[in-house]
Amino acid sequence: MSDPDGERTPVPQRAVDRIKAMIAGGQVGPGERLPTERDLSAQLGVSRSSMREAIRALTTLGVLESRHGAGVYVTALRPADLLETFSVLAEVSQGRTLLEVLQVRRMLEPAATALAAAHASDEDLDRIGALLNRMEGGPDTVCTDTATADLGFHQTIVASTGNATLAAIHDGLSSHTFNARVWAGHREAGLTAKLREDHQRIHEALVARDPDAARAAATVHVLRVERWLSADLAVTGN
Amino acid sequence: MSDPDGERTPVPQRAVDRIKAMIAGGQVGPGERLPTERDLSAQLGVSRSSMREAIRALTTLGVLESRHGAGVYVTALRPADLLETFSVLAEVSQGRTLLEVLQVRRMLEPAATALAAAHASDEDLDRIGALLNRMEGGPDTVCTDTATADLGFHQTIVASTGNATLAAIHDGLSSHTFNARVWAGHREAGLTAKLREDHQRIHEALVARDPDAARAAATVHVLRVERWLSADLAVTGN
DNA sequence: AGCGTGTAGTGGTCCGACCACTTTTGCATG
DNA sequence: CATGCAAAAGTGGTCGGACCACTACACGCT
Repeated sequence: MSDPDGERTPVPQRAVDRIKAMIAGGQVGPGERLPTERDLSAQLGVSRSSMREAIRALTTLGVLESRHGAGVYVTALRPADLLETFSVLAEVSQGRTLLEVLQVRRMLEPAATALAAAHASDEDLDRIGALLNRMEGGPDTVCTDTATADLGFHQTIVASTGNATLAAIHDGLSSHTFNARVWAGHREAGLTAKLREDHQRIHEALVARDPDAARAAATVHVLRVERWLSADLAVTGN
Repeated sequence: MSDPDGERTPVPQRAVDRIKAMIAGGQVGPGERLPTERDLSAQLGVSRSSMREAIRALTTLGVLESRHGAGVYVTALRPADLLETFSVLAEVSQGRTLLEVLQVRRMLEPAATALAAAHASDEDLDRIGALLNRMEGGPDTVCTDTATADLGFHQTIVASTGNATLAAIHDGLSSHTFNARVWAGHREAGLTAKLREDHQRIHEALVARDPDAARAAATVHVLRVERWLSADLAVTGN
């Protein structure tokens, strides 16, 4: 299967594989520095241009990090590093895909909120409460600010589950632009009050450390957003 | 008002933004062809090398696709295109992160399997059944083959929910290398028979179009894998 | 000993040439 | 006139070298 020659595969791709192998093989660990671009290109027998393309690819994947004048480093390889590219989905998605994203969140968010009810620290709960207050800050609050607080509210909850991978995926699924659009729509539809109730109910369940109540509250919340978006797409013609 | 140019941002990054803007602005739609690398570089006032790095970045993100001798094209921008990079996570993850991945799958897989029980077509069920048989193909079956069939089994189930975004995320969470490792471990632990029961139970629930049974069966399955991995990590010292 | 400054080394950018592949053109053939 | 194949034009792929911008470290000055 491994095709020793493999001359048919593009040069930068081979370089990418070699670097990946270096990391997987433990020759370079997270946070460590790689040989210089010039050394690497000579070592793998490719031009520096191709090597740079390979490095660029691994950089966009969140595996490597280039520091001008210093060198190329392996990232910490934390889930958040590798899933940063994820947000592109929520950014460019439209219509049907947006509904699919929300459907996935409906699977994740209740379970995550329930987990948070069991795992969240007191500091987490404080921060969540603070964000809740910020969302309710009078009717003159700028829409953008409300959306930001909403985003932070849910992200903090998911982060307090202690599962970094889950948090990274969830963050990718709820981009800023996505949430802003939903909030703008909700304001029109006059559902702001309902969402406020949802958030308060979620917060109460977390403070009470009641996983079941938290799961139920989160389910109600996501379902409400999903139903509105579904109706909205039907009108605007997805 | 400070720095209208923004000359401080790296050149390829600026090129990436410009191309993104071209897509977002509708100047080039999904599947359409971009100007040649030479034209683009002249048009944006950057060198062809930098333009190539920008294209390479967008290619790894799944937004663009280069065809040797033909040109550079915008992908269909489907979720599967944009989430292909996702699999890197499951590839390089180790220890703790592996458990986190499994925990996320425990949230997604039951809900997805339940959805599949309601939405799967007869053809889907046939394919799932075929893969189930392939997994049970006698004791002389190569381990790699069993792992592949297992992977296909779950992927086909998730794909039959009709939610392409969900399918793409799930695929990223269950890479081939990851599953192969788990299967190798299971063979040692002699849990193969148990897994077979799990799979059969899931299949039966799908054929019966029973969402609740499907959800329960999937939960049991993922939980079993998760428990084994947890114990294994404790031994090998994560 | 402390602190700038200079210098070597690194990634960043550009250029121009050539190679490999694909598509189109156009000529020769039936 | 239709057909098929070969030549040519166009495109991405790769290479090598040159120079710029930045960082880090060591040297020398105070």
